[in-house]
Amino acid sequence: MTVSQLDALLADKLHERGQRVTPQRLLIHRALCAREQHLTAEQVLKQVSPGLPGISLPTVYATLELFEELGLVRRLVGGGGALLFDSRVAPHAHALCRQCGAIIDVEFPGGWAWAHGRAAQVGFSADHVELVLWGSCAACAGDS
Amino acid sequence: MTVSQLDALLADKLHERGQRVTPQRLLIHRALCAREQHLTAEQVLKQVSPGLPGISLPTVYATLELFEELGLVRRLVGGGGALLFDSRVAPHAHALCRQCGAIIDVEFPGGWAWAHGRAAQVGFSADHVELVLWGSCAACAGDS
DNA sequence: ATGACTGCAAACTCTTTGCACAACA
DNA sequence: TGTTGTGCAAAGAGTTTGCAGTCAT
Repeated sequence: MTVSQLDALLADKLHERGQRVTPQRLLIHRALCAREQHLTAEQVLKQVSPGLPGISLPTVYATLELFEELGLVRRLVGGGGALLFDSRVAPHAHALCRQCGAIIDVEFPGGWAWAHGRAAQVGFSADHVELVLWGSCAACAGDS
Repeated sequence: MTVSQLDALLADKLHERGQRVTPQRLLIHRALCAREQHLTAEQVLKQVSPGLPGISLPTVYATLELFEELGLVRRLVGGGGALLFDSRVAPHAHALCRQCGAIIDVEFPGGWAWAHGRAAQVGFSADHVELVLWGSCAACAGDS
């Protein structure tokens, strides 16, 4: 997807909700989509700072929260309890390496239907499933 | 399991590692096992304070970290990013209600072998699987 | 007796809030 | 022009660290 397509996508979603299109929102959105990666708020700030001097951390948080409502990012809790923002909205699991802190995406082709079903059996209506695998990535397991 | 059995279990584990048996450790252990429940550090503190006046939060954290190493509790990250400590070490999923914050245990009888297998395919060696379901509990879904 | 453990206080990280100025529509 | 959004500063929650005194062994 080109940058202008990304911008248009975001602008549409914002207009739908009567919200404004600002350079901060466009740049943060681009930064998130540039690499499909798990970023902390601080990393997002660093990545957009060159193109937007003076941007502040509270704005990054506010924007990421907005994007979450728009369904553009998913928020997840990383190793140290810090928040991570993931532009991959499609369901997938995360493998966290205890040693190096790496986060690896793991696909589960079947989807989470079975998990939703099991939750429904105990009266719980799940709208989101988060699967985290703790352990050692290939590199760290090799070092041991 | 009786209280003295619990105490003996803990004392054994501590002696094995050359660590000391203190009233703080015994009481915190009892509090965790009394109800198989998910407790914050603060809740643990409140629960043991009557029997152990002057006990401090740092001690609770240190003790819970020790227990995690001993395999007596599992640590998980709750809704607000706060840590929760769970004396149920056996694998099970957690359903978190966004509205009331309730945490409900959900059993997945099949186990996580399939998840470990899938991770292994991408070179990741998982030692622990954490499955969290976000949504609404029965009570909150009814209110809506 | 000796070394580990506890309690106190303070620091630290990450996130959120309040308010005045700026800027999108 | 009227809100909405931003930036700054400060507060807030939760967790961790340093150190001196205490206690289990």
